[in-house]
Amino acid sequence: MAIEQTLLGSGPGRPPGRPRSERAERAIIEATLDLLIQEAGVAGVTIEAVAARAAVGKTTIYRRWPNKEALIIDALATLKGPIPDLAGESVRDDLVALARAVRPSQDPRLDCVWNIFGGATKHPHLARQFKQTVVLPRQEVMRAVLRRGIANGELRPDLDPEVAMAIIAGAVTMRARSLSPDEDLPEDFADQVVDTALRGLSSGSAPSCTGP
Amino acid sequence: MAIEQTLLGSGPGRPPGRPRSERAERAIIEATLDLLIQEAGVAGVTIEAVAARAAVGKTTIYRRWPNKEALIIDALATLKGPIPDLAGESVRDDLVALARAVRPSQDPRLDCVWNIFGGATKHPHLARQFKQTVVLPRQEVMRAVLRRGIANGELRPDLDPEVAMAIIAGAVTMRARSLSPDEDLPEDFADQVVDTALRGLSSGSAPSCTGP
DNA sequence: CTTATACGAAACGCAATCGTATCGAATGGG
DNA sequence: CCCATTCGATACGATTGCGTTTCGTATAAG
Repeated sequence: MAIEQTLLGSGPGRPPGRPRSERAERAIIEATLDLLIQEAGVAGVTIEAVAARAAVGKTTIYRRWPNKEALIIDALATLKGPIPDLAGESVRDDLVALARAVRPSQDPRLDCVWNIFGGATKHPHLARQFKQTVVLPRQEVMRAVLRRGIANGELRPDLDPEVAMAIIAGAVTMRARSLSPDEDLPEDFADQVVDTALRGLSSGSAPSCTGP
Repeated sequence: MAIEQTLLGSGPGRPPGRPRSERAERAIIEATLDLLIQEAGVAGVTIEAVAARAAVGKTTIYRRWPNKEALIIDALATLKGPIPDLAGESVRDDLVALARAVRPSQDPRLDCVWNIFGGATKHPHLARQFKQTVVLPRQEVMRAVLRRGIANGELRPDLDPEVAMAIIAGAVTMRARSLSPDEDLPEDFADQVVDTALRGLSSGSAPSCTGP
């Protein structure tokens, strides 16, 4: 093995013997998330596949986690960040940033939403953990943005933030999976969704702009 | 076995021997869909579980379908209908009807979206079949409604139907799974989504008109 | 009654996966 | 050097699922 051992704690409480490889740990988590997406859900994540992909012995996995579910729970916990810094200039820009964060083509690891939510009835622990670490924090941020917009008059006073969140997050998440595997989401899809949602689908007949 | 044999074709082209049980066929399809939802995806659908739930021998399944994937494809095909009759009175009412159809708490069989879409990379056949029989027809209807609205002035002339569809379908689908298993989608959620999307999130003031 | 097929139940061989155990080598502190 | 622990590799028994086959029974046509 290479000489990339990490020292972790050289402090006093350090246990004797060879320290655990931190590289192995990262590789295992990474491999778990990859498999969770590429294979079809929790059932597709086999310990042996994780070990193979992480170039690690099964022993190394079972020394750290008692079973597959615990491993997946820890792997999901690493998806918590990062939530983008919000400029706070306009509600519109913040919403676009959040919509991009919900599904940036950059971080395909979030695609495991489908498999985690799909297996919610079979694996309630995982679904709860995923909601707690991944979904709720993002919802919290978006809710705050919406509230701010309502407070300062940028958004309708009678707007239901829950409905608005479902619209924005749902549109991006759904559209990304309705495509063929080869096509890709247009770069500015998040912008389009937010702008369309803000303006509304209906023609401005009643209040304002009836078009340029 | 009971005396619920179905005759199918007593006509001339009828092959000799005992005819196949139509009841068994229905039960198998039904059991397959149930498992596809309750268990976590395609991997959770085992032939033996299907046989047990349908009260049928494995032989009876393999006589009809060559393997598991073919069975699931046929099972998904039965999800194609019914698409609700559209009153055609107003675009708004039609959209509400469609939003309800995308996820009526009535037909939880559509919940397998999550498992099929999630397994899209692993089972492209199933994803394609599901899109073909279930997703596309509904999209087609909704697209027609949106086009009509654009044509007759009820909707913005510059509205992108694809974005609008993602907003409505995505909001309903997503929100339904973001809930705890015990809570249920409010009866009028589809109405809220459509009304919010039509009016737009932003307050009716000017800024939206400065866009591109 | 004969023939042909479908039925459910059970057992088969095969492969995959689980979680555990054992091995020799590697890597740390004392 | 010595000891404790981890490393990757490999083998293990147990379980599960696949797809096939066999068996005795049931249900049709002629």
